[in-house]
Amino acid sequence: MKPIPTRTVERLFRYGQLLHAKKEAGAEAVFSRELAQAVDVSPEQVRRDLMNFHLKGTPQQGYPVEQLLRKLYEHLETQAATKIALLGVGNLGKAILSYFLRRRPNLSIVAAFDTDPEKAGRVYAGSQVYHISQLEKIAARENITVGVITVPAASAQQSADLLVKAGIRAILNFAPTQLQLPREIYLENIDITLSIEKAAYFSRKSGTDRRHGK
Amino acid sequence: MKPIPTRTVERLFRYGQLLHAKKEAGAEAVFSRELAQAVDVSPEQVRRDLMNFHLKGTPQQGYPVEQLLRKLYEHLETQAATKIALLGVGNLGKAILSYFLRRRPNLSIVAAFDTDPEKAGRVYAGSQVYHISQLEKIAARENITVGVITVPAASAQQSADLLVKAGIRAILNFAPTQLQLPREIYLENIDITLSIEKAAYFSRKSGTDRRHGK
DNA sequence: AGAGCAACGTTAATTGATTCACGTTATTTG
DNA sequence: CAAATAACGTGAATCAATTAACGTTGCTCT
Ligand SMILES: NC(=O)c1ccc[n+]([C@@H]2O[C@H](COP(=O)([O-])OP(=O)(O)OC[C@H]3O[C@@H](n4cnc5c(N)ncnc54)[C@H](O)[C@@H]3O)[C@@H](O)[C@H]2O)c1
Ligand SMILES: NC(=O)c1ccc[n+]([C@@H]2O[C@H](COP(=O)([O-])OP(=O)(O)OC[C@H]3O[C@@H](n4cnc5c(N)ncnc54)[C@H](O)[C@@H]3O)[C@@H](O)[C@H]2O)c1
Repeated sequence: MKPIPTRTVERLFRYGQLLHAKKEAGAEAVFSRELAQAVDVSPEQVRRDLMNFHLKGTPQQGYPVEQLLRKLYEHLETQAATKIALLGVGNLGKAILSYFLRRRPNLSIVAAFDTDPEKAGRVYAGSQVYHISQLEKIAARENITVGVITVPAASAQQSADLLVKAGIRAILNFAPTQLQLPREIYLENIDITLSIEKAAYFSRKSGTDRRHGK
Repeated sequence: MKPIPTRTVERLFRYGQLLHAKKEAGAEAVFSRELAQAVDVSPEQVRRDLMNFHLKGTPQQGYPVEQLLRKLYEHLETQAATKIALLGVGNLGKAILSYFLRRRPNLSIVAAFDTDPEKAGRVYAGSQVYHISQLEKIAARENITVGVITVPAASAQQSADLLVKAGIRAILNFAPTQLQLPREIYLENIDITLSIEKAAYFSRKSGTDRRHGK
């Protein structure tokens, strides 16, 4: 199977959201136009995206919800749940921990790490917090593949290096720093301050009807 | 002045981060290559971005830090601080409130709102929390132009409508929903779950050296 | 059963962003 | 002082992503 572009993957996940809702509601089929609206793109874009895995829809009903969902998740998810480690149990880290507590069965934050001896050993929001020195051992034992960085910017690179050494394959970085990583590690940055700055900027530029966001 | 593309604006803000650091360190000049590394793009990209506002650099020194910073912020920021309202003082909302407490002088969250009568009237992380019914009044009084949505997904559209009614110009939305808004309102979505899903996805696809994030 | 049509599937055209390539310029060096 | 050089400025080429166009398909209706 040919690799699917990042932007497309993002949309596929978002189609998934609507499809779940549709399925809950008992709908059998869905039109490209509905999917398009839910993700704020054109129906052509949707059809093009779905081409990536040869899904057939019919003109009258659109795409069969059940089958589409199955095919989508066949590509987007593994059988086994993805195991995630979070580094930095501060304000943001705790918010994320509490949110992911049994929200998505296939995505679970199985361990949190911090340098603060006060936090290590305790349980926050249902997650065991370990001292950072335990990372490599636990990552190997639990087969953790994704790391979330919510430490202060000054420690972010160091945390990233530890994650790489521990064998993780992808990093979600909330610190406002550009991490230097081996090219085979997937990196996604979420810079909340930057996003607010952008919003502030465009709030002043009138009439620009741009739509953005990961 | 011609409008600057969104992607470029984002990079400009990030150049700003390095420039601040350079200035602190007492550097007089900076090369496109340095800026490029800090943002993970090519030097050509940097030079092209800076073309947007006719900044002249010299081959030997590069760009004058002081002047570049000034010109950058002339375009990126207003004189007056941007005033921000946050809706939904939950886990995530509180983390953001505490983070923005006098972090950036030009970006301040001046009021927070919630429906929960327990929260309204109290002060969280240095911010006064009001009942949502006060939004329109306070937004007008304080001249708030940006709204941050950290309410549950089910309430997000309703919150967005209130913000628009209150006259804000840009929204930063953390709820996993596609908001329907008038075209003149700038919208930026941050979907943390989606970002984690993407990271999980690409952690399995080997060798893709993609770099992403708002 | 055939006309109408609404939405799909796909190819082609367009748009936009990034990279390439190269001429220009301000030092530094022999 | 001319040659070398290192980085800038920018037009042209490339590349990726989106949009447009259009033939195809499988119902519905008369
Ligand atoms: N909270 C927000 O809304 C917000 C907004 C924008 C950016 N950020 C970024 O997110 C990151 C975290 O923000 P926060 O508000 O949660 O900060 P915080 O100070 O509340 O939490 C940081 C946590 O990381 C721990 N830590 C420090 N060094 C560590 C290390 N080397 N290894 C492991 N743990 C370590 C600290 O003990 C602390 O618990 C920062 O980089 C910040 O810039 C946060
Ligand atoms: N916390 C995270 O890490 C995280 C991760 C991914 C997505 N999100 C999204 O961010 C949003 C907030 O998440 P959270 O974890 O902070 O939730 P939360 O339940 O902790 O907080 C929600 C807050 O919003 C308030 N609220 C509810 N309806 C409201 C309304 N109509 N107007 C104003 N306030 C209202 C509630 O009283 C509560 O204080 C949700 O949409 C969630 O899906 C959060």
